[in-house]
This record gives sequence, C-alpha cells and structure tokens, in this order.
Amino acid sequence: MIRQPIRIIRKRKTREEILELSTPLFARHGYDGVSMRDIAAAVGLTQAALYYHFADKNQLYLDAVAYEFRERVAALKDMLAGNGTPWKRLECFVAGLARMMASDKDFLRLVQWVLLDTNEARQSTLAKQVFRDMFVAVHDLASELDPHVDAHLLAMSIFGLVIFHFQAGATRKFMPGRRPQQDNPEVLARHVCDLLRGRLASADGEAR
Amino acid sequence: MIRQPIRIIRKRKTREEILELSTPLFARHGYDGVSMRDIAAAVGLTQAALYYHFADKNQLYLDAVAYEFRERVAALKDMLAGNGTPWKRLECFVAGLARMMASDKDFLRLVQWVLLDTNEARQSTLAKQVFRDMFVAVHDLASELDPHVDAHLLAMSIFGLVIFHFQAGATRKFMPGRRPQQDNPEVLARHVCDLLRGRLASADGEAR
DNA sequence: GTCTATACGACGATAGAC
DNA sequence: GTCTATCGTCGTATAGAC
Repeated sequence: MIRQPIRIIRKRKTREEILELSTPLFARHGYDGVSMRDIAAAVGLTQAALYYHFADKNQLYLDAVAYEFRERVAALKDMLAGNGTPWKRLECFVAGLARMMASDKDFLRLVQWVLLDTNEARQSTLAKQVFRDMFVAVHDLASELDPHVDAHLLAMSIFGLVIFHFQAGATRKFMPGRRPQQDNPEVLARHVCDLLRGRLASADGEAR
Repeated sequence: MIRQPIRIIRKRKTREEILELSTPLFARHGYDGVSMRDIAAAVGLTQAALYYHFADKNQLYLDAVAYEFRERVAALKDMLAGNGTPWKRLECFVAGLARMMASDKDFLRLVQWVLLDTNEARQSTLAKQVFRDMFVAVHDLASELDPHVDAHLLAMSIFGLVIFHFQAGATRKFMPGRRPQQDNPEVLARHVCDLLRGRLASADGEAR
C-alpha cells in the first residue's frame, strides 16, 4: 500500500517519456524535420514501438505539443490572475512571458512552428487547445488598460512585442546596436512596458 | 539590334523561372517540406534538370530566398528614405510594411522560415544579405524618434508589432474580439503608430 | 539544357514473433 | 509492450544519351 504509489511515481509511463523527449526534437527541427526513427532513438525504443502508443506521427506531434504547452500556459495565466492594478498585472505578465521565452527556447520555437503550420486541422486544434485561454486573459486585461482601444489588437501587440524579440534572437546577432543586456528578459520587459505606457520621450514634442 | 533585347525580355531564363516558382513552395512548406521533385513539377522540368542550374537543394533555396527578398527590401528602404519628420517617416514605413505583409503572404512566411532556421550558415547568410540593410534603416529612424531610448530594441519592437500581427493571422481567427477590419493593413498601421506615440488613453490616468 | 535511368538511403507504417 | 523484418514510397543526387 505504500510501495505501489512510489513505484508509479518513480517509473514513468513510456507514453509520457515519448512525449517529453520528442518535444525538443520537434521544437528544433519541426514536424517534417523529425522522423519516427529520430524519436525512437531519443527514447531508446525501436521505431515500431511508437506505433503501439500513438496512431501515427501526426497524433504523436499533436499530443507532444499539447503536453508541452499545458503547464506553461497555466503558469502564464497565473501571472495574469493577481489583483493589483491593470498596469501592475501587465508588468507582471510581460516580465513573466519574457522570462519564459528567454529560458525556454523549445517553447518559443514550438509557438513559431504552430503559427507556420499549413495543416489546418493541426493548427486549429492547437490554437483552440493551447493559445485561446492565454489570449483571452490578455485580451481582458487589454480592455481594462484602455476601454477605448481595440482589445484584440492591443493583446496581439503585447504578445508580439515580447515574442518577436526572442524570435529574432539569432538574427539579432548580426544587427547594429546589439548589446548583451538586451538578452536580459528584465531589460526587455521594462522596454516593452515603457513603450506601452507611452513613454517614448519625443512622442509629444513633435509636430502633430 | 532591336530583336535581341525583346527576345531576352520575353523568354526568361530557366534559372530565374526556377527561382520564381520555387519561392511560393518554400514559403508554404519550408525547406524540408519541399522536394526537388515538387519544384521540378512546378517549373515543368524533370528533377535532374535542376542540378544543371544549381549545385544542390541548399543552394537553390538560398538563391530563391535572396531573389525573393531583394526587391521587397529595396521597396521598404525607399519608404524610409523620405525627408519628412521622423514620425511622418515612421507612419509611412509602418503602413508600407503592413501593406506588404498583408498582400504578400509568401514574403511573410519566408521571413518566419528564416527566423526558425537552425542551419547556422544559412541563417547568417540570409540575415546579413537580406535583413541587415532593412534593420539598419529602421534602427537609424528609431534613434531619431527618441535619442534616449535603446534604438536596437525600439527598431525590433516596430518590426515585431507589425510582423507578429500577420504571423498570428491564421490563429487569430479563433481568438475573441476578432473583427474583419483588423485585417486591413491601414487599421493595423494606425493602431501601431498610436501605440508608439503613447496614445493609450489611460496610460497617464493610472496610479504611477 | 534537358532527358531517361538508376543508385541508394530514409521515410511512415504494418505483420507477426516473443 | 517491444522486438525484428519488411513493404512500398519518396528523398537527393549522379551518369550518360540526345
């Protein structure tokens, strides 16, 4: 009665192990760039064994992405759930999102793969399962921040400001004005929040 | 003397035809998602003929992307070259970039593929050949807009605000607050410019 | 320049033993 | 649940005729 639950915890199910070990592969190389053989090798199984746990490659990919996203999305929603002023909650969320994107490259890349996917079934499944909840929370915050602005556009802009910065991370190396501290998520978060609060210095000093 | 140039214009070189017809394929399905057979079929050649014009698939891809980017990047740089106030030039650029991203999905997707590429040689080649010039121009504009802000970060934010909106175009369909006019590049451009000018209504009305 | 033919490895997926 | 073995297809790339 004591041993049983311990054993369950220590020896993880093969299915979960496959999900966990295949996500970094899909994140780095995309759906077409990863073969069932690659995944099998990473898990330490033969390729045929994967078909016992998943109907086909597509289903494995779908389950892997959903599995990887579940906990991150929950964490992001928590950041938005506080009860400070809307601007305080925004700062908290932007900083948290920036930290996550900086530390978890695989998650960032999976987001990019999903956005690029041309398989409509796959994309709509993931959009609804994985993005929607998170977007709704930011959308609601956006309409609190400014009831007169288009909340959909503002929410998208908040995501875009943070995510695009990290998306461009590799190519930014070759761009002028690059300094190491720009990779610090706190620095980016401050920049984004300042921008959203309208603190570009000369914005009001110019002819209108 | 008259015929010769006419003939040159009318009958395009096979090499250029390959470049032009392969970019939409690469844009939609990425490097791994397009085979030499696919490209050959699109051009109306056999697969073997492609190897007369390009050393291998990688070189064909590199040339195709560079070819596609050349004219768009030139157009974008033109938008930045005017001699109005910095804010006027920003508005002009943002509107132009938004129009381009809205009308030319293939270009947008190629940008995404390049950002996701894990092949370092390919990515650094394209970053320098294709992104750098455009970024420099926006970077310089950014430092004119506000000499006290980090121009690198601001330039990246300007790109991110416009590009991410269209990147998320397909998944936005499933998000709340979606309205058809948000797909209008002029509407997005105005939103982005307002945001950059610090015109979120309650930004200053809130406890600071 | 473009063709046919082909080499040869990798792919997703299945059958059947254990 | 996992294995070995195999199927048919597709991938890049090359050789050599025209």
